[in-house]
Amino acid sequence: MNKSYTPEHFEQEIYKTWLDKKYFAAKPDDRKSYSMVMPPPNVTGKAHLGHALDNAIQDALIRTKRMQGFNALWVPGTDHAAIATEQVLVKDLKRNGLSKESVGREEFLKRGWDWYGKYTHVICDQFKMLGISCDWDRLAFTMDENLNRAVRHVFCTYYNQGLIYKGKRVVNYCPSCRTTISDNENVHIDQNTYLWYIRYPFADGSGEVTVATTRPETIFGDTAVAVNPNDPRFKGQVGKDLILPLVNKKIKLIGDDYCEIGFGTGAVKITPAHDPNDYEVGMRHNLEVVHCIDDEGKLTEIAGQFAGMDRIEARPLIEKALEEGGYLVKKEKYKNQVGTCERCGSYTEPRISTQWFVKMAELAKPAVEAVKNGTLKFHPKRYEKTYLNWLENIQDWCISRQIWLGHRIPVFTCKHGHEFASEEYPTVCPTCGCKEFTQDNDVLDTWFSSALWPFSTLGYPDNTEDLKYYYPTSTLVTGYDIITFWVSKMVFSGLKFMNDVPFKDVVIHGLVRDIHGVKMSKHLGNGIDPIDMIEKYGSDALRLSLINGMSMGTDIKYGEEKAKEAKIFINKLYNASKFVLQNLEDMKIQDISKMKLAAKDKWILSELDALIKSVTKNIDKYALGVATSNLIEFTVSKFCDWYIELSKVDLYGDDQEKKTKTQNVLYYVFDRLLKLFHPFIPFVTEYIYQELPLHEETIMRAKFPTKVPVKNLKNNFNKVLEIIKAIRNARAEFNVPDNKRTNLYIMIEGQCNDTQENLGEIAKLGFGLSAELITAEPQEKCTVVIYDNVKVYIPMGQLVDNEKEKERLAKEIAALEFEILRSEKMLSNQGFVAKAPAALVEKEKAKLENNRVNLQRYRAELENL
RNA sequence: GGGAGUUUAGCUCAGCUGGGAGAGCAUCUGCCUUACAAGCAGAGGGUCAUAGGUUCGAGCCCUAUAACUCCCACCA
Repeated sequence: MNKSYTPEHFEQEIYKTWLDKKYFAAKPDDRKSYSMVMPPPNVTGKAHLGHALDNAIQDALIRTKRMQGFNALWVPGTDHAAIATEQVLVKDLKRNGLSKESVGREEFLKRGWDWYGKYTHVICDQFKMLGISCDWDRLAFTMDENLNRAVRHVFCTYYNQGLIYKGKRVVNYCPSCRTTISDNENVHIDQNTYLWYIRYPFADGSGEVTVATTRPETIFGDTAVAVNPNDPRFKGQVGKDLILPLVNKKIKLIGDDYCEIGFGTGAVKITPAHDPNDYEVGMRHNLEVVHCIDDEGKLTEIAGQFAGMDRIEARPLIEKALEEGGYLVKKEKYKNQVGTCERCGSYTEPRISTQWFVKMAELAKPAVEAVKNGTLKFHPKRYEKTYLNWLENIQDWCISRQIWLGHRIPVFTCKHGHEFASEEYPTVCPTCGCKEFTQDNDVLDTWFSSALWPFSTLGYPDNTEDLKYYYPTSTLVTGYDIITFWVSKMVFSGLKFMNDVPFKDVVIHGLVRDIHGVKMSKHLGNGIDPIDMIEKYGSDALRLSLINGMSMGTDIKYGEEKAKEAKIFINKLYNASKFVLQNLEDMKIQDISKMKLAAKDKWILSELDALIKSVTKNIDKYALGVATSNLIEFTVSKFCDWYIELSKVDLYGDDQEKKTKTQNVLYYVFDRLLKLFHPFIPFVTEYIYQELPLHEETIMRAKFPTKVPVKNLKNNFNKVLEIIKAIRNARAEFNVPDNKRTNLYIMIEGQCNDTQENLGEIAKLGFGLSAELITAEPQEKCTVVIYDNVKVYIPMGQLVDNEKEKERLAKEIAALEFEILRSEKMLSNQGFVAKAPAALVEKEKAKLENNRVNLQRYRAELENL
């Protein structure tokens, strides 16, 4: 083994072995199954810390379950991320003076596939560096032929059941991406803008109406002005014609409840083509729909002199024109929110267009029910609210996108105008039998295919063995940011097509932010590349740093420092392994349950037993951050600080029997510790495991520890540790340097077996040259520590002077007196004695009694001086 | 506008069914002790955001307030 921890020397090699040996592969058998599907990253993307966290969690779960004997399957895969990829491809074409249209749909798709082929291994290779144990042979892609079949099958089912319809709707449109985007992708941001007050004169010259607007550039699309029909200010005026400024055409003043009487001027300009509310109003009043903004966000012909200008850029010029025409009453500062495109950040435009929709009302119901009746559980539970709130207020799902990459909508129209959906390219029209068709030009929202992920990756629409065995999957791990996008869609899809929830537990983790809590982004340059972290600190360190201390569902503030700290800890574990291995070389393996164990052995074994319990429990409830904290705490504060040091007494002594016993306990504890740690830091645990005197082919397939098979582990060894700590404390108070060792004289009132049997240990850990039992006070000048019935005299020559010792004893006495007072106060509280649990009251009484005795001991000691 | 979360040591965060406030980093002191100086031993450091309430007892439960964060939402 290398002298110090150098993960770069073994991590990738171990991963290769795991892959070669097919340890990650799973297929149905007669064991219980535990399955997960990986949230698919964008196929052309790069791994970021969020992926690292997501995968570290999933890997910890799947590795635990595998070791616990489940048939554990974890399906990896990637998503085609159509819009993002299409943008990149278009940009690429543009650089070469080409466009989508100029190369044609077929050629463009071919380029898409080339692109996917070129990049798909990048993200997978990066995920492999994380050490994750998913079944790579099953690597899925949302555009795989089988997944395409699933998509078409699902689409046609919806279509034939009347759950998919084509409709006119106001949708969000990104003029820069040139496509419709979903409500979820439309990000509202605060904006400092103005409210423009514009005067619309009556056509008959009988005055005017003033409207307030945040979008003066849409004036060209106005086809009415609305007021509330009950607004007294406009009594008798509804129905009259107004002159539309700049355009100089007549529009009507209409009455509609949409206008609130108290708000603004009471009058609203109505632009049905460019505002969802106005569209509704327009429908009610049969208004003309006039488009004044085109696909690229430019003003149309109707804008006259402004035609061809970007709508945002034209705004100040329009303001000027209004002012010059005498139409502008005033403008005042105003704060509102506008929609922006999640991908490119440009302002989105509401737009009337023909789109495909999935009717959600019926589909959502069982998905709501599944959570309400507990079939599907969120961890932490509070995210159920996000999920339910969304599903209970659901709108129909707009599934069409005006791009080329992705799943083309399988709807065909024959030359006689018959429309139908078909899973395969049709040969004859089912209605008229003709053989000429056109296919719908739009493609499906990417979430349409990922909604099917938990069953499409297992072979759907075929009824495969995998589906029967692994569906529903056990756990889904993902971030809270895609609960509505993705989780909810998988649930209603699973319920609809598989008749069962797609997973039983949804584990929601937070987002990884930078150390100041700011979202990591390319733009801000505050991102941390997980691959950099792996190269500098190792994959195990990265994973541990993400999971340790994490509380599920809460954001993580991450700095490089965390990876460094994790590496330092792993180095500690590594060094502990060196110690263990060095001392096991001549070990005779024995069964610890048949040995006569020393007090210290029982102590560490009972600590281990408690650790196994808490780690198992916390993994089961997805509190992985607590599990790792427990593991680290045990390793450092129990195993290394105490047991290793204690073991040296026997390992370096000449009692062969004691030595063998210690070796076996050391081995046993360390072996179980490695196994408990393996799900979190798989590489280093495998590496060390292979060096242990007894080991299986891989730690991955070793049995996850359950219970320490030794009876009567509870003992009082803690008292010895407390005595040692008291000795160390006393020495520190007299500023005795650690390298100055002294004899230790121990006087016991009555009996204390643990102390008597561990004199060597007390000496070794208490900086003693020796520890010996005495019955009379020593002649040398000593400081004395008292722990219950055990007194330890520490001779320190001139370092001890009477005054200082008195001072120290007085301090101890004061502390005890304070404690006694506290207990007395508590016990004299009738409410406490009457209502608190009896055990607690008893404990307090015992404590009081004990402290009183100790107080007497200290007082006597002080008298003595 | 609706909803959720957070607020605990200088920093990053734990804190189980209410029963004497914890860790890591940082700081201070001493030590290169044969696994580890990426270390060991010891120490200091907190009005658990604020104000009320419930309780024998509150970091934890309830109510209000404040600050920050996030999600959802069509108010010109």
